[in-house]
Amino acid sequence: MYINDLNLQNLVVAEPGESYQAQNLGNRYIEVLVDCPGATGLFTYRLPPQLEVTPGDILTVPFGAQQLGAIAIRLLATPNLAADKIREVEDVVSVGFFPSHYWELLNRVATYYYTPLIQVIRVALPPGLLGRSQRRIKLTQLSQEQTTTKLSTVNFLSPPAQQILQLLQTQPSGDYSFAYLQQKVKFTYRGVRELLRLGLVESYLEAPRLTRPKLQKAVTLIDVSDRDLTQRQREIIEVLRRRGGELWHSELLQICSASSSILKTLAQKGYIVIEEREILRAEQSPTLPQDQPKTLNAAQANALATINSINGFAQVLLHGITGSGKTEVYLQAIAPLLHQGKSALVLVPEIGLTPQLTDRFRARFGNKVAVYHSALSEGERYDTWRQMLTGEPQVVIGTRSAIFAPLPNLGLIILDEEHDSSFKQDSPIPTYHARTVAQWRAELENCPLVLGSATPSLESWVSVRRQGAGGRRQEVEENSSTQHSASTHYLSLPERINSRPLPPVEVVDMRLELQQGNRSIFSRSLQAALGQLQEKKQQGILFIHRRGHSTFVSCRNCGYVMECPHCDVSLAYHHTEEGAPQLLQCHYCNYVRSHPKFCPDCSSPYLKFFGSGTQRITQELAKEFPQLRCIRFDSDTTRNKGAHRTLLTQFANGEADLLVGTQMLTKGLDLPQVTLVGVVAADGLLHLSDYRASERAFQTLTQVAGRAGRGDDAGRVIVQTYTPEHQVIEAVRTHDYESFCQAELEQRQDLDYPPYGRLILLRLSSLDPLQVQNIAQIIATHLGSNAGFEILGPAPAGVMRVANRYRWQILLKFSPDELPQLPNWEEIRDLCGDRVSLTIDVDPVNIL
DNA sequence: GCCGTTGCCAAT
DNA sequence: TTGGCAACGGCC
Repeated sequence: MYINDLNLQNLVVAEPGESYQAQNLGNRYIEVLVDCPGATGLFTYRLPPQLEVTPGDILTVPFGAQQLGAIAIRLLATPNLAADKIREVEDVVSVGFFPSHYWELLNRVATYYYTPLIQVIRVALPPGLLGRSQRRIKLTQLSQEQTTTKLSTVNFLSPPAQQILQLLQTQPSGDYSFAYLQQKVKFTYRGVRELLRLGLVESYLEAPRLTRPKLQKAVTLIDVSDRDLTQRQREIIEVLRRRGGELWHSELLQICSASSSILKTLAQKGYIVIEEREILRAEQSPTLPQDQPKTLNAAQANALATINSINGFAQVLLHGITGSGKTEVYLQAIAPLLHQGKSALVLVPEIGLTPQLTDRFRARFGNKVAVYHSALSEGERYDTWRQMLTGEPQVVIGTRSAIFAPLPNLGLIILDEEHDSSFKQDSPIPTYHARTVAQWRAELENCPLVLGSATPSLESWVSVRRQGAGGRRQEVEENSSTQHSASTHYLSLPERINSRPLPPVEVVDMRLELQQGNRSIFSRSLQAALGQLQEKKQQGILFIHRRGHSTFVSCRNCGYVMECPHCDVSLAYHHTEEGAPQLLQCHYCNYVRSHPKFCPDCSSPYLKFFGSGTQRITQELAKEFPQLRCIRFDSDTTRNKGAHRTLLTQFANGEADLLVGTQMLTKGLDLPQVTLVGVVAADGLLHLSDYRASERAFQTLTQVAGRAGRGDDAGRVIVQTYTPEHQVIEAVRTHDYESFCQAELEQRQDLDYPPYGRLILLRLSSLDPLQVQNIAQIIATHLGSNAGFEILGPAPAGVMRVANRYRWQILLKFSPDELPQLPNWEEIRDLCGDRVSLTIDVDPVNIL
């Protein structure tokens, strides 16, 4: 492990404010952790006289030729290093961070996920806080003179050097970052060096651009006595007084239609103070009518009572079927905490569902709700993060990385839709699971953790049930027990609110449809249901496994399939608009090419689309049901900021009859008018070669089915499939989570897969196909000498080539109860050399 | 992550 | 001997 040699786990960053007195004792040196992957140790810096630094502060320091972000670890009175080697801290970027248990959390993540601590800190901090200088390349005087006179020089340059020169010359300032050039040109390093040697370009470092508080001038009234005011000045003072004595400078000028000189005069006379204040760049949200707590049904009330009664750490599984009102339980569990001055953290899978969920939270808690996720701008994230540090009681709603939200006084953590795989990070390291980190955090902060889902992950199910009352079913009854550790609770919400029934699920065998002469992608049953939608003034949802138009394009004559030149996958057809060029796109690397008129292999003109994505379905719908108004809802149409909200609002306002979309639809949408849910082809979900395929398929189908019948009108679900006898389909049809769980768990147990075994996946990739394969083999052999874990592989990854990188993997399987003697990762990493990259994925969720 | 050092090889 | 190049390790 990278960090064990330094034993950083034992370092504790002081509570803010604790060690200011240390400054007076002449501790003018500080040891820091620098934000640089190659430098994992501590580095000593001198503190310039004007700078106050406390452990935990975020700094900028000179490091080699660059400037890097760094974390202050501890103060020193005397340096442990020759004085002439020590440089000075450049600046303090942020203070008052890292309470000690938060620091311990970061250390735990680093250890468990085999990641250098600084990389974990990077996940926890908003982007732009740890600044680093940027290497840039610009044209020299010489090259600018030469380009016009001696074009012939260009002929002596190697192709990469020529390309770089051309790029720079097209840019008016003749200046690009090295990273940008690397994206655009191959062999950048060689090309730049060549140009540097010839004196055509120069390389320089640009100081880091840090995200800073946004400041704005504010005016504060400090004196109301009218000693020597003119009429105009008196007016302004009066406006300011009536507005509470404080206004933004620009606002005040606008209200009084005055010029800034009059304010300056007032300031000079000592009536007002003008100063820079921090202004928050907050996401604009519509003002919502205040919402009141709703009456709970018995199961909800029971769940709430249990959660509220918990004192200190406990893990609660809130197993509520779709539409059972989990959100209302969350809201009412949070309300008393805020009054106690504590904060709550709510994690949600993806940003898709946040508009609806955040609206409900905002309607209940107003401006105490902050949203934190990667779709915010750097400035917005920075401000929200700073707002959390203040310690004001608040509710933070966010995605995976928000588990690191720096709330100092945490009273409750909620993971909504806890089964969702987007809580797991695949890459880059740390490959953390927000649920795992949440467990640690709740433990460290000594607060409850609520895991909510209609389809709990098998991990959560087992961990709560194993410690609960022997797995015996006790609906509604609170299932924690005093004889076991009281740290787990199973709470069930077995009924929908207002006693609405779960929608009946009709499974349609598509093989029969075809046999009986229906060649449409919609079964007769689904056709009939779609036909009735408008008539009944109801709305529907169609779920499709894939976005785009078709899953692949193939030649009817020779069977040739259009493939991505950089990845081992077929290209999907994307229809842009009528008359626009037809495009084929790779869903792995985004490669795009035009759709050829003739088969590249046999020149036949019959290149046909196969399979169906969201686009294709909407087109088919337009053909078969021209009167139906559809909205397509997938990552293509929701890419822009606010697009989720816009599309959902349109749908909720009845501007469309049908919502056609992918996985995104499954994530907690609550649309009361929806009565019909159609799954166009369930089979795409069922047959993935992953040990989790069944679990995921069951969860997805149950969740999407749960979108139907949430309002007053009864719902119905139609699932089309070619394998209706599949165990997953059967469980979805009967809404039987528990028997599905049991069957699935038995299979997992037989094969020692999670939750009965633990996995670590080594992902290897390289541009060189032979080298990865060889190194994978070497590593597997090397690992073979160790005992205590099983080695599966090496095997090529499910899609062996992505973006021209060849990918192999090795799976380690071992018992969860005792950690075996795990390999020395440093040694393994050394085996890789620098042409093969290795990611250690601890507890992988995606092993395709 | 950047830069200077090292050690190797081939051209001179 | 020189210069080109990739591999390596320090940076406080």
